Amino acid sequence: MSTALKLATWNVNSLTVRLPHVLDWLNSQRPDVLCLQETKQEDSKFPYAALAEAGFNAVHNGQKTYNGVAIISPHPIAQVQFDIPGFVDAQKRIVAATIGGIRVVSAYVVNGQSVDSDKYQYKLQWLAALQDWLAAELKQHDRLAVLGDYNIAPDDTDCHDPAAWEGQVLVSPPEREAFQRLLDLGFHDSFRLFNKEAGQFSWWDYRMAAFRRNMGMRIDHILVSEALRSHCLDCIIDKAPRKLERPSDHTPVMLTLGI
DNA sequence: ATGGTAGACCCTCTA
Repeated sequence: MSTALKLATWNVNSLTVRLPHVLDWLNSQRPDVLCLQETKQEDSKFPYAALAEAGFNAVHNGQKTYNGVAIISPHPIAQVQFDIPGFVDAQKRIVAATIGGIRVVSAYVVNGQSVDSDKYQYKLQWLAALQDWLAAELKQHDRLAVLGDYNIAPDDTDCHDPAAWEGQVLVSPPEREAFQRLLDLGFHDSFRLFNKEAGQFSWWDYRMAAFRRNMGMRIDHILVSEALRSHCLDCIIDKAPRKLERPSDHTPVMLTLGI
């Protein structure tokens, strides 16, 4: 007897604007977990009622204008954690919870802007704090999934033009090394368990008709702990929401587990 | 030609 569990992540670039897309997607896909990033709203503006009407519980770690993360589920949401413990951070980028025996993290990694900016240094420091915290989480939670916008394309196959992007933010060696250190904790990049092809992207810039030309990056990831690896049945990028009117620049990534 | 779009929101910042 096994149950399929669907865990997804989506950077919505303003939940205020994207709520109709999110509700449509929840109703059509019926995921067990949806992690959101860039809600860009304070908790008082979060659409708890609209989600409840659709049959979903939610926890939100929000702020005005920037950042903001949420976890949405039809199941009970327990052991909620906001932010990285012990890491002083004014920006709301982490919410974690336990759902159906799985520890779930919704993460919005710092973008970094450019490799010569202060924001890039903050990104590397933030990733180091994330690594330390996830190492501790792994000790407490065998079944751990970390879903979110990592703002890192782990490999050249995850970038539409590696030569043009060489050394730049999202693909620079220090960022990729930080991502590898997360994997070295014992995580697996679930999408790559199933699909090794180049050109599979989760984000396309709004500019230069990038989506139509598939000029994108695979920067949204679902990392799973070793205990979940053998339960992974499928991981897909759902490009449909990116084709809608007024889309987010990111599209959902969804993992199916057989538990 | 160093561009372009989108969101929040007051004008410029972030992505």
